[in-house]
Amino acid sequence: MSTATNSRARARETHIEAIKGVARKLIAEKSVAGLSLREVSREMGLVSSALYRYFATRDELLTALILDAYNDLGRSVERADAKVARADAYGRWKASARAIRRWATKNPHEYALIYGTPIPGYVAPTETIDAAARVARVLGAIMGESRQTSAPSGPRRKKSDVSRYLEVDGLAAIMPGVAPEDYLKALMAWTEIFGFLTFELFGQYVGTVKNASLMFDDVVNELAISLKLKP
Amino acid sequence: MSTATNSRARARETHIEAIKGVARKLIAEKSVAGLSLREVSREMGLVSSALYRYFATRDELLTALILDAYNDLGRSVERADAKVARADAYGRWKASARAIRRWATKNPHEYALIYGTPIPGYVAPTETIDAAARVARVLGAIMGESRQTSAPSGPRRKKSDVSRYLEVDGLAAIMPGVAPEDYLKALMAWTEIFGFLTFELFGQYVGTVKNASLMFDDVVNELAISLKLKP
DNA sequence: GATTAACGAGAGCACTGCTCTCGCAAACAG
DNA sequence: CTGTTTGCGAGAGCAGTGCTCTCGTTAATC
Repeated sequence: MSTATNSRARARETHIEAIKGVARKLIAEKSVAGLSLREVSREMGLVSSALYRYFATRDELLTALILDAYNDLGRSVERADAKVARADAYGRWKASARAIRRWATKNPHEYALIYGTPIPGYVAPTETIDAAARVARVLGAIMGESRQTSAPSGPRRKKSDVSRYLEVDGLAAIMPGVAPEDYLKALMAWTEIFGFLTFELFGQYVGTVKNASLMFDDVVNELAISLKLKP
Repeated sequence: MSTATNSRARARETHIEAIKGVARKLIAEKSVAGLSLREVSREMGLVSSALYRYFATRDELLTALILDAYNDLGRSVERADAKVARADAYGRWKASARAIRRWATKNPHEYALIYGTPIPGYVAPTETIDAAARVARVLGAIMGESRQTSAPSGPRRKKSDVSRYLEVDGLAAIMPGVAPEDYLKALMAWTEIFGFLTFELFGQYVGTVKNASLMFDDVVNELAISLKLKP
């Protein structure tokens, strides 16, 4: 009984995956603006209305692609991090950051999909937020598990209370083991990495940076120092 | 003779300005994807084909809007910087950074236009690059003119040669007075500011940051320390 | 074997960017 | 003042879009 049902459901799943695959191909070729449901249907030998059995709207297709992109990126980073000895915080940091950049440069259009201008109805369903947190969680874990012998960082200037502007509960879940007074630097590092990639991929570095790959390594290194991840 | 010609040219200029104004309004209401030449023409009591006398294509209109946005932002930052005593590098830094954020939060759609996903034919004509450099020039001037008593920063670890990956000539023009070994930190600060705004405006901070304005001030402060701009 | 549900096809609606032709009127040259 | 050029708006039209609705067909369920 369930086998029959499964054959149906599985066929549907296959079709959905095929549609997303064609959509990804078209986006890679003609950017997100060039994605048209009619062209997807044409490419699949279907009539356009048939696609609406699977995606009620164009934005729904895009949302599915966004979710996939987040998870694909997250998976890549998790794997890169897993390959390095757990105690080697600096190595994990470098590997993860590089994995992010590698994914981004290999999939620039998917990167734009998730880190570029949001689509009009920019409702971020919790599903999306979770997927987006995957990368952040990896970076958070690295920082949290690094037994930073950081004595209370000496006579630093008065730390402003980050709970004024941060969701400390949410952050504690993403990067357990990190002291709240380090949240700001952590978020800044996260922002720097993706700000870099956004600038690189969106052409903002034209005229100032001639080898983004080399620069990225130095940036990642500086961030590691700032985060006290360097051995 | 020229007066007559000017009346023509001036009328044309006025029309172009009116078109851009309506386009800006529509973008603010329905985001860039919702901008349609036909709606602009409708709003102006014209027929759609008439608009093509002024902008040969939709992208051309968008390019004009992008240029305006860059210059508007640049002007805002230049003014904010000019209001602070030249010798007060830290004050100038804070004022300029805040001006950037104020402009961005007041004009989120224009911000997305210039710092979001590039439009398909993402040819960045030199005109655009120049306008884009206006903001960078202000920040560069602040750093360059700050007589940082920075002794060779002591026994720092070996500086990698930034000329491997940076366009040192272009950078020297943007931030004269800044030592090449400080270029990296300068670019990182620039990236951090816009990465922050991109994350804030594009919803990436949802769930982690609850008051971006407060956080921004702290970020700007940290950057000032890193850039040795703090008195 | 009868019923229900999923599906693809096809026509159609309202909309888009863009092209082309046609008259009108302002600017110019003699 | 006359004739010509040039810029302009109107209108029709083309190809394309997202999306809706109806209608047979086919596959799963009872």
